[in-house]
Amino acid sequence: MKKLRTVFFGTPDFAVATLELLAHHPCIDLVGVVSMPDRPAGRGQELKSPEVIQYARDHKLPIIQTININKETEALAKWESEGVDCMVVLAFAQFLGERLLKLPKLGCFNIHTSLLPKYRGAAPIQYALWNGDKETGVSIQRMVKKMDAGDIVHSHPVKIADHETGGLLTTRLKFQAALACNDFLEKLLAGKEIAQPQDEAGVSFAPTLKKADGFLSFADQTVEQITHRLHAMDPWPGTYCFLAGKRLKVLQIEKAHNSLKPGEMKNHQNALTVGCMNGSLRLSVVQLEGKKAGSDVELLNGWRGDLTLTPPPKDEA
RNA sequence: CGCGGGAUGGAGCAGUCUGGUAGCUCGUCGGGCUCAUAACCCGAAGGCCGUUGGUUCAAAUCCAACUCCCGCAA
Repeated sequence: MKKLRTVFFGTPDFAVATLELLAHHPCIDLVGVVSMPDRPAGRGQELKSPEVIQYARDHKLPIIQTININKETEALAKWESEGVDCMVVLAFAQFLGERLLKLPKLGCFNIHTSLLPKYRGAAPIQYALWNGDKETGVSIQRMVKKMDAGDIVHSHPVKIADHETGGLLTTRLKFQAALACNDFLEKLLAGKEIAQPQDEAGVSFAPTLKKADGFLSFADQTVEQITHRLHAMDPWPGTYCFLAGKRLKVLQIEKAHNSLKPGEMKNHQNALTVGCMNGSLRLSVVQLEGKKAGSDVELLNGWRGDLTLTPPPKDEA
């Protein structure tokens, strides 16, 4: 059987499982792996390659790193002259222009981790958790110019567990994405894929999360809203509030039963409790800036001042 | 050299500016009170104050270098 000449676009660790599947697929010939440039990362700001590039390098796959693939005219021309059958895009963080979209014979396919048309955009996994959804999934769509708006060619639902965090769901979907890709490839290779237009009425968006999305405003949120947000933002961007002007990461919470005014914080029987709109929560595992994470008991053992929640500093909107 | 916080009995912290007996809240162990207790009372054990060097009669504290941990940022 003739192999499909395929180009893969992706950047973070999330895309590696699917890349690995493609790299080992007997009917796929990877003729290119495209990713973002190396960037400074972590304390010390050392340059770090995207995980996709690390994998591609280790497996001697042809690599292109660029800030904008649409301007890599040399590569585009090469693909045009040599021929490309399909393109697979997953967590790439760039748009594909007209020239690229029209390039491959079979089309450009984007693997998206929501049940489209819900949650178009960069952070569908987190939004599903944030909204307390019971189900999400993997969709594969035939790419068009408009973001995540193409016809759906494969859909793969995934149940969300009760206390699932962003980290766990991301890991699960990373593998589900690879499996879905495999299932779709079978359909594509057999020429049996069916394209289903998206229902415009059901469209919603999941824009890139900002650090500030992790700020917990207890005073005007319900216990459920805070809980969902905590799960969604774990482990990134993480949830936090400010205790007497110092950043306090909130890592785990549980329901509390003392009555507090919304936004009020109190040491209740050696537990750090805070009032929300419709009840109270215990911040059971927290981390003060510059300190290690620990239980609220540990924080309270050493805490000298008042327990006062403060608004974010000015430079943080 | 991106910005910043930190290292003190098992845990979380104070003490460092203004060198001079190692302190707080817990935990652990023993005893007491109690129908009982994660509650309360009494008592005890447990620290070469991150490392190395310097200053000094004297360093947790001042100076220098180093190691490790963490927050921001990306």
